Amino acid sequence: MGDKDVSQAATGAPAAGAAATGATDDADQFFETAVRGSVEELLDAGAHGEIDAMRHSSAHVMAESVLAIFPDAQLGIGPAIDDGFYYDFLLPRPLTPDDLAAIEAGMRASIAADHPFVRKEVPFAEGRAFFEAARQPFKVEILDDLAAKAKETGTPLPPTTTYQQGSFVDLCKGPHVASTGKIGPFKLMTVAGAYWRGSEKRPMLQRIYGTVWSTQEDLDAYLHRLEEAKRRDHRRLGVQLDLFSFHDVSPGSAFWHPKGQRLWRTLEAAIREVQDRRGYQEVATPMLVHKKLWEQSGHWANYQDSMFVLESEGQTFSLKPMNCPESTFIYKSRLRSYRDLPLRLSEFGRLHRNERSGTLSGLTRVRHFVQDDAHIYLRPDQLQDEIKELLGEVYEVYGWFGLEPKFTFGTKPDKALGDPELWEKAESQIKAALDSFGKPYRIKPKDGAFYAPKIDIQIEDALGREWQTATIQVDLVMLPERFDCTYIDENGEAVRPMTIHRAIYGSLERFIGVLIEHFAGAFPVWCAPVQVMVIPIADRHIEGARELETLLKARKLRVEVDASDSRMQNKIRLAQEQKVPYMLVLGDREIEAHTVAIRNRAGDQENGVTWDDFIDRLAEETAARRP
RNA sequence: GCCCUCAUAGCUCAGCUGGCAGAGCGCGUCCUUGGUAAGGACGAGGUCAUCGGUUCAAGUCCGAUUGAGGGCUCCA
Repeated sequence: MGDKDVSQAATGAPAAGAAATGATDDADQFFETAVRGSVEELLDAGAHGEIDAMRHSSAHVMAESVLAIFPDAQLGIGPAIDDGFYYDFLLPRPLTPDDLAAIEAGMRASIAADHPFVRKEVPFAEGRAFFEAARQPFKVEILDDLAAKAKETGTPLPPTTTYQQGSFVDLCKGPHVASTGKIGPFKLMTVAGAYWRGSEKRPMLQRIYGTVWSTQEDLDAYLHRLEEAKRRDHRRLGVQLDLFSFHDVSPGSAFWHPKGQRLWRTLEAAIREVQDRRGYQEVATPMLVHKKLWEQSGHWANYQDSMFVLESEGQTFSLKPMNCPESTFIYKSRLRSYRDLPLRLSEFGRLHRNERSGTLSGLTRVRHFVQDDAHIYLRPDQLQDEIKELLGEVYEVYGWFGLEPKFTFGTKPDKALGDPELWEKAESQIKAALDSFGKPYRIKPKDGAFYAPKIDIQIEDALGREWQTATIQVDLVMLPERFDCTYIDENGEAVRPMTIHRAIYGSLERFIGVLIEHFAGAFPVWCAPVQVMVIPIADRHIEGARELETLLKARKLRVEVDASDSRMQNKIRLAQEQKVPYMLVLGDREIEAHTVAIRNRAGDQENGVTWDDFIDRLAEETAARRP
């Protein structure tokens, strides 16, 4: 399946020759991008605007400084990126933090000198000879690729353009700022390994990341944003809020603590309620499956390396990495009539994918996760209505969190399988559904899966970061054809259904990770693991607190009593740190009158509310799932 | 998987050029029984991730392993 971030959200199918689909990278790239590792990409410094020109210029200045310190350094590429720039170098030794400081100092000197950026165009051969003499083999390789490309297309060799500031010359198509002095406040951030041209068969270079901004305020704001992201990091908050932990006995799989599991169950119950209401039927299929299933689906050939495989009695099994093939066994367990469709089979599938060790990260990149998956078998004439229904479902669910879903329609890729006419029909119906749904959407041409046009759903969190979560894929080939699914139509003939794979949260793990960061741990009242902390002022109030606790629990509200011998102030502080929405203080006055003094986590105060009123209000707020 | 960095108490971290294992929070006991973000005293708690090496001596230096973090790559 296409997008990087979709993988654990998406249901899926084998990517026969997936490498050739030219999959795009991040959900936030909605323009056509150069193919990874191509000459275009290497030369495209991303300098599309003034600030990007400055960022790209910063990369040049950094290369100048690195070269001054390491005269033998070989230069890779140095483009502008979101928030800054990087440059890749082949260096004689690993860089240290001291090196970064020295490189920064060199950059400051170059900026203070205010060298102009001088563009120069020379004939190809001369340019190539220059970089050859400068012992810059990566630059020569780029030029040779350009030459090969020109030969292929029959166009004349392009001239070589270079930019020079001070004594430093770099192969570059620009543009740049006028001079080094125009570079704003910057900071070098980190060093990371990066393969030359993204290929693990090529040398590993050292990539230095930097950030640069027009003004000091912008730089400070950016650094502050990073701090804020760190503060909200779900891995940190997961420990602080006692939601989950990771242990080396099962890398990439979360251990859910009681509070995390409570949150999980609340989210699961909520989507289950929606599914029941919208005509889904929940199923459960085995986790351990014979390899012949994956041979039939095509995954064995393409994704065996990503599956956990085990042997028993001479037979080969694997832990399922996805649910969809198994749903076909339920579909085919009896003859289906056109009257039965759409048949919506939902499943909270526990999946295992053997992600490479270096890629694991918190809840967002795991080896074991649960999808709120569903497979909908339907007649082609039902497609438009069903899609529209699903868009509504996404809207409803995301509304519980105050999230505005963004829809992206990925259309037929070049390598698509299946009948082109079928594709065309499916795409026009999806488009009609999107249009009639009435919310804006984006189209990403050729970004569909090779077996299915799809709608990916992104959300933007409180820090403006975009996440891929839900997905809706119209499967024209994989389940219907490979698993030979049919239904009996009005004429008594067996015909192919279409299938929709969809997940609303996507992976529960990942979704919870996103929620933690979006809300900085302060979950909406309806799903907060602890909704109410009852705080007796003195020991003599504990009994009353327990009574109130019982009443709240009777309404299935999530409550705890802080019966420790701490002072009330400390109990409030701890509840506040746990981001508990409501703190109910109980002292003599309250016990006597059966009221509570309510303090919410924003610090607002409301005294003298009766127990019954509070319970009714909380029950209503919970049922409404207000964000 | 690859490159770099990291791993010390439940948590956050200090521990310099090798020389007796530390702090705050949390936890336990006791005192305190309180009115909206930390009351006090005492105490328990560590095979310094694991394995090996150098050394009179290793938390500290070297190597390997495991895990984590930042990237690269991959992602049905």
